[in-house]
Amino acid sequence: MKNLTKRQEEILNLIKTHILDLGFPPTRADIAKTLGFKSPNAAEQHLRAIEKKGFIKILSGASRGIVLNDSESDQIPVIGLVAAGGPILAEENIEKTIPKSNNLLSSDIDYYLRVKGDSMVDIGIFEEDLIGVSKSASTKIGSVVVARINNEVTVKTLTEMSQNKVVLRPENQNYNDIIINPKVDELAIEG
Amino acid sequence: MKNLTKRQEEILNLIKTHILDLGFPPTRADIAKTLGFKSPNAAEQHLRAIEKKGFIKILSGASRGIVLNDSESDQIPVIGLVAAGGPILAEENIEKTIPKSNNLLSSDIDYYLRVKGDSMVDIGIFEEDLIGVSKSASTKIGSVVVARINNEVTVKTLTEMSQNKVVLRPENQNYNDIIINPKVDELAIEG
DNA sequence: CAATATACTGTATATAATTACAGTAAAACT
DNA sequence: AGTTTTACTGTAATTATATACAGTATATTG
Repeated sequence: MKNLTKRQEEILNLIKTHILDLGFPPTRADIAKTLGFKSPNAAEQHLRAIEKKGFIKILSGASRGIVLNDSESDQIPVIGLVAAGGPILAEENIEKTIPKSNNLLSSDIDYYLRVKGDSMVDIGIFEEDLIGVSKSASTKIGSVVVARINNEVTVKTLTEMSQNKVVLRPENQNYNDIIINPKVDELAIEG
Repeated sequence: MKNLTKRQEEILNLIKTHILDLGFPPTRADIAKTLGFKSPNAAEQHLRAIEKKGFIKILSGASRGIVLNDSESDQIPVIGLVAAGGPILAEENIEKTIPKSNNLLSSDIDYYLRVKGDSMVDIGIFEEDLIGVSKSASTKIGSVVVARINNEVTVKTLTEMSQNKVVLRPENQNYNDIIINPKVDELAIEG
């Protein structure tokens, strides 16, 4: 599947947003209007280009007949060892992607993280396990969080959190609590 | 919100199916065709009736401008004590409904069950807790299942399952395993 | 028993939308 | 250097769609 140009991506996102907002795809005129085109044909030609690259299907004759070929949205990326610095979800960190399995508690999961080390064995998280991480989940005391402390990513239980003190507890008697004060970036929760 | 007639409900379902299948709502002509109407106006009038009852919104001028007012689909029913016999999700059993909270692991949950008794305290399920139940989840050994044994609904861990023997284990040392052979109806899993 | 709701047929029209044809211009590729 | 791709303007025809108006018939409600 070839890559979209900046403009084409912009249009694809516009289509997705329109569907999310209203429940149906935009017309050529809608696209032209929101992007400032003076001819609906500009949108038409972009749609054809996007279709040729495999991201949508245009149903001929049907108004608003744009069907998303959304293979990606049902795939959840698996992250292995994370490179120092930079955003976790950067493309080079993705080990593979696996389809969302409908039966498991998979939705709301943004990515999977492969566990290194045994600091969480007491609550059932073992080495090589995949844990689902939800970026949107709220960061609560007592919940399991994925935290980045100065370029190192760890999975721990959040036991205390205030203005200048954060305590992360490994769930393994052989390890001690990690106490830091928040000059760190920390990330989302949920095991 | 008034109730829909049989025919109106049929049309609403047709709209939902159309959106699920193609990604956008049907036209009046589409509806007329699939239901065998000889005039698109029949569909139009049904749509107006359904709108008046509050189930959809019709955007005037826009083709396929049918917006679902889908309050129900974002609500998960809470089931209390379940009446003997009959399907669990029968209307009379619904205690209340709560909105799907996006941040929690709520999707794929079909309903909540209020826990009676303390047979599962050892794995963190206490009396009056709400547990999310997914009807579609697969029934695996070791998972927590909701089972109905001759008109009684219980929550247990499924530890063994074969042609003529099913073992359900209460997660509390004070209780013993329940062994049955499947002349019982059993239901879905997931705590 | 009259008024209203349900469930349609049938015709017609204005407008919404797709889509073809004819160009222009700059950037990227071969 | 020539061709293809990207990114548009502009016009216009055809078809798709919404939607008004005029009926018919049966069921439900006040």
